[in-house]
Amino acid sequence: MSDIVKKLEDYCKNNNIKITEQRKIIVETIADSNDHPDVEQVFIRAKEHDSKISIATTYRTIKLLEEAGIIEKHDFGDGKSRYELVTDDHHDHLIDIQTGDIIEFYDEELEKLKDKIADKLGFKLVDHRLELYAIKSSSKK
Amino acid sequence: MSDIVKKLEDYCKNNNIKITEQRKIIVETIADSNDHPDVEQVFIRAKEHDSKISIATTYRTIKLLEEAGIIEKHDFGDGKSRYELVTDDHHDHLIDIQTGDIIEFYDEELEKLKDKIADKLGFKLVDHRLELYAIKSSSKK
DNA sequence: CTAACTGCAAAGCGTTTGCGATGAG
DNA sequence: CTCATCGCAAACGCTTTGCAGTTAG
Repeated sequence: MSDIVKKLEDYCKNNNIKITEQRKIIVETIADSNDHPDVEQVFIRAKEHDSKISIATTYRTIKLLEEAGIIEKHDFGDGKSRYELVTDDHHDHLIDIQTGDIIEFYDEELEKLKDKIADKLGFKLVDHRLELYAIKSSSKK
Repeated sequence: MSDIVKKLEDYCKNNNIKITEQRKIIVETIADSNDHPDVEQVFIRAKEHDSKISIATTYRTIKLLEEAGIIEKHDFGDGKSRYELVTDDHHDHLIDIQTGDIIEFYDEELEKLKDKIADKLGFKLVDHRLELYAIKSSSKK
């Protein structure tokens, strides 16, 4: 069984939540996506494995997975929430505004700086969000 | 007349758009807000000056002001768009997740770093968004 | 068994839009 | 005058929810 499903099962056992077929399919669907799908995309992909899954269950399961810390939500400004698996390697996103492509990146210096800034303001950083909207350097203006 | 209204009038003249009483009231309302109001808050505050302004006009005017580059939109994750005047001094936002307070800050090092990161990835930075979600350092966990 | 979960359809909520009336230029 | 804009109410798109039937534990 995949690691992700195991993670879900652990969470369910610890929280008196039932582990259902639909839930397994939905986590796996997200785990198998290497883009940043929105709810409808997850729904469509999940239906390939179980055609009778409903959009309501997809929404409910995604909310649950978010609370479980298994997936995280992003909002890239197109009006819908997008999701991806939480992994150990934190990264931020660069959005190519011409193609919509999303490039993940990690910058050590940036991570340190964010903490430093929060600290300077008298806060302790809990979470953050950085998105760079950009165009390819080679692109003609 | 306020600078902001003048800015709006310039934009209108250059774009064959009419400058109406409602539009003036709405820019001024936003200019007078030193928080980051959502559309409904702008609407309510605008109504104090003209009780018959409609929410539709508020939405339409806010969209126009955004296109004019007079105001900018933010999304702090509470499901509604928030707005503030565009000023020369760029800043990012730190959100106190306990109180909802929004602190504006500017960090030179960060600005440089963002450009550098985009450049390293082969992109030219067009826009960006950084939000820090944090709690007061003195707060007990 | 029985509380949690599902699918369905209806409702919720922020936002947009079609319309006939109004008003700026 | 004429076209842009207004207020109203209906529609929209994403998301949530009440309900009656189903299922995991």
